[in-house]
Amino acid sequence: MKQSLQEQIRSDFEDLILSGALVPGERLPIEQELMQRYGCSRMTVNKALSSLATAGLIERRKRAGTFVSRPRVHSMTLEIPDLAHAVRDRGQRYRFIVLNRRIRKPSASSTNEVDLAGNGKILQIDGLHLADEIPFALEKRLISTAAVPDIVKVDFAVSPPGTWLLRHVPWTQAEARIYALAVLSVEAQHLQLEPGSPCLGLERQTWRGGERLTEVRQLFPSEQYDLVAHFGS
Amino acid sequence: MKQSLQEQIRSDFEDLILSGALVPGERLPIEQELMQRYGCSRMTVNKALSSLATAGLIERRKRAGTFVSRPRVHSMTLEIPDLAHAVRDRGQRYRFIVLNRRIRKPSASSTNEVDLAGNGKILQIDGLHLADEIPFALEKRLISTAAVPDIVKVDFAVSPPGTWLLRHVPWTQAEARIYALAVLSVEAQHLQLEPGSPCLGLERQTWRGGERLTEVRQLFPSEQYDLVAHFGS
DNA sequence: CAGTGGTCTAGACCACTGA
DNA sequence: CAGTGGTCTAGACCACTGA
Repeated sequence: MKQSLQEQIRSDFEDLILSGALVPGERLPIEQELMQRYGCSRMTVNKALSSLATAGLIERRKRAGTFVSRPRVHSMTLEIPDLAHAVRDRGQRYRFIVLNRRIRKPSASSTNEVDLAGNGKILQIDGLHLADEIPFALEKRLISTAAVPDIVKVDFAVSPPGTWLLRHVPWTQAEARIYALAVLSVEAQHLQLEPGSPCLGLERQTWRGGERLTEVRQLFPSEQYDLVAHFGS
Repeated sequence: MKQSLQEQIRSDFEDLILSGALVPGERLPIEQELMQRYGCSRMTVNKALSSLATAGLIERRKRAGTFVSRPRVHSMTLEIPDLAHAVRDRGQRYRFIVLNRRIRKPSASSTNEVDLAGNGKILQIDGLHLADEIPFALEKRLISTAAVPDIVKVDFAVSPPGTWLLRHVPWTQAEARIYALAVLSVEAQHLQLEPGSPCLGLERQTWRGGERLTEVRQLFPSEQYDLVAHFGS
């Protein structure tokens, strides 16, 4: 497990910053100084510091120098796995049931749906994700047929919409909202819960370039599914 | 707004991948080929492709070449703001009430608490976050006095524990778990809810180096607070 | 206007690994 | 074992901007 020189330089300064030996606002040595200290070329120093700047630990300003960034936001990485994989990773059998599927015009009263549809229509899929035949998540999804024309030909019994989209349609931008709610009676029935039971709600929208692709709302019965986020290591 | 050559190469391939012109698994030209195509040195090509690899759009394998990645998980950035700031950002008055505060030995039956305490003790703080005097979140926090000795002197009426820690103790690693639950009656009373009401639960642990710093469990009444995650732009 | 980082060149040797 | 990417060198010119 040999570390390259640029990784060495990077991790040296990462350690100094995270340990507090270098405090926010403090200036780092200039590249010339580090070239001498590490006995390497300027390109190597530059790559190391550039990657720290990309990671947000330092800021580089021409003529002024390189500085430790001011305390960063509490931001963590949230991994939202494909549900089919998540279920199979837990050693359970996965199945997706289509409850409702139709292609329709966007509801004119919903600016959200009009935005999503663009010049095309909307494919709406309501479905249920099952783990070992037990309801795992209830999903309502809208897909822009203008942005994803191939979607109308997909057999969702083979590949649920989320899985298919993940594999076939790259997105460049996404937003998610996570909240708790009490299920309504219709939803409760599908999920085999008492009405009013707590559920985790996850709503996501995705874009490719400026174009809306899909939006989805998923309900997970509490105790069935936890989201996990992490930072570091 | 001039674009550097490496940015040009990077964005050319980013566009090809995002538009679907290059599909997952497809091979990209080798660096020699791209040097000729762009009339530049290999280092420039290498930087462009390395940054795409870091971003996860491509994978590079020695001898085999460079390939468009197969997308795996939706990984997004989750921002967990300091609650005092989050409340004030919504234009509401913020207040923190300490419900319980004590320094104690770790419970010997809890390996988790023993791990957290290390050679020291545990400061436990239970408290309530208020927005315009309405309960916003109920918090139970454990802090290692060995890792954060200064914590015992802090007046939490001035600065709630989360805010103080964010400002004074850098962490290098964190894990969070997010779930929905039905509140128990004790908790419901503090939050002015009916027992069994749905709440969003957020549990976090933080480390500095290998050392545990704090762990916290926060309950948010549903409708009171959504977590937001995003990716891109 | 001089110090600093941004970018680039034209080479080089090496590590890895799949044909 | 040969093709590919990983890393590095010792230069260079330039853009930006703060002293």
